Amino acid sequence: MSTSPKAALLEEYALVAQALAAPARLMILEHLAQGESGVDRLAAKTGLSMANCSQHLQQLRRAGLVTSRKDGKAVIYRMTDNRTLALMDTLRIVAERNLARVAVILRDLSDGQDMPDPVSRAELAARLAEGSVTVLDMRPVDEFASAHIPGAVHTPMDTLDRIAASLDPAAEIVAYCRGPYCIYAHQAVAALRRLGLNARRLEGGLPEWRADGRAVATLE
Amino acid sequence: MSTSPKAALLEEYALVAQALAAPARLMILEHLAQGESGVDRLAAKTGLSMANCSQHLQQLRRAGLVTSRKDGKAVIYRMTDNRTLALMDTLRIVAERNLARVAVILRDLSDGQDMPDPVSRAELAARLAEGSVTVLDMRPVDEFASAHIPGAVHTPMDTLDRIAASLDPAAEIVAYCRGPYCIYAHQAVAALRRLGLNARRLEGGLPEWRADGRAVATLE
DNA sequence: TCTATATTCAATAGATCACTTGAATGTTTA
DNA sequence: TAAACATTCAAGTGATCTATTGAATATAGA
Repeated sequence: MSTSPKAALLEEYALVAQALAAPARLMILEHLAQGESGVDRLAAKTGLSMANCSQHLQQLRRAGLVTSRKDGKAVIYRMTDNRTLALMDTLRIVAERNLARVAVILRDLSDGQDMPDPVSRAELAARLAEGSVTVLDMRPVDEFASAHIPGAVHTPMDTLDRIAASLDPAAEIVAYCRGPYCIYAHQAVAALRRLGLNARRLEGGLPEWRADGRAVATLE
Repeated sequence: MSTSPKAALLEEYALVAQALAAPARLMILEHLAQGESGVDRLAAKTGLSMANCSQHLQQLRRAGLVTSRKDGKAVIYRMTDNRTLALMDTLRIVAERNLARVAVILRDLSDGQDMPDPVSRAELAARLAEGSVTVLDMRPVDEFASAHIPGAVHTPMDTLDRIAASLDPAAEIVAYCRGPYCIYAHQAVAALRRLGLNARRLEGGLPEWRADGRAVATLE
């Protein structure tokens, strides 16, 4: 006599939630959303030790959120599908709307300035088509190289001031980064607006852009 | 020097996921989706002890998924909003698509029979309007009494055989229960189809029906 | 075959979690 | 004011989780 089917189902659902219930694993998922990756690269990106990162990845795999394949001596992990992206996004939305602490952190990120609503991906696509917008990609160079929004200017945080100086004050600027869990775009927009520039944040990041089926460019 | 804003945000998101990461709390949320409720009723419905249930509820409140108010000597808890419903539904969908064990449990529930796709709520509403469908509500009597789909026949599991005998074999039958986490409708449809009746399951349950803004009836 | 590399396993310590028990709090009713 | 009630708090136990360490496995290339 095993457990009831109801209890068994709830345990499985809880297992999936459990997989999302550690900051380290959310971080890993954010990076996997950029594209598949081996363990050591993920460990380096997230700052976790190899063994720890490997164990988190196995927990994510047990919950069905990622899958893996072997490639030579490397094991390449990838997100199972972008339903996981939807799950993470709903998680974020619930946290933002229901937890005062989250609202405070987000407000602090913009240094008390009023921030305009983010630009939808559809709107950005339309503006790009008519060439009426400057797009800034705030991610590290390797992520920019592997995929970015066509025409985007690579602007890692440490180059922001320099690039900001070269921007036309009248231009409309849209900044994006890894996605809704990434704060680079928030910080960039806050900094640019403090300089008097007309900057807004893209809704979502590159993974969401790609999930919409929109074109991306790569370097080389 | 506190933690970085990024880490702080991830911790908050993880806190929300954490709240969903225990079967007991998912069970509580399923009941709260039916409507607000005091601690002792929830404890009775879920089979948890009062103290344990109270502690789970406080954890859900810390994660922003439920809110509470005092009513006399009772504390009434309710879901904060139906974004939580969306979160739970995405959780279930990811589990169903990615975890083989979940698929097995669901298949066992239907006893190996091929089950038809569930009926969408819009389709049921249309059929109801033209009177061409029999709707069965599989939930306990108190939940049926507090809200049900207008015209639904109250059919708790222990009365299913008796009521099935009275149904026209040519009739189209739709069964529903608490929602996607509840298995009564699955079991009922499997039993009815084994008897040769033309039964299907409603997509979602009463909370989803109500979240769509559709009318519900109450007893007395 | 030997060696270097990428990843996983196994064992462990400390932290956190779920649940129980019994006492404490606050509210209504007698 | 006292008694009854609904809920929460506090403390304790066993189980589970996270991260660390060092060893084990598997593969590629010399």
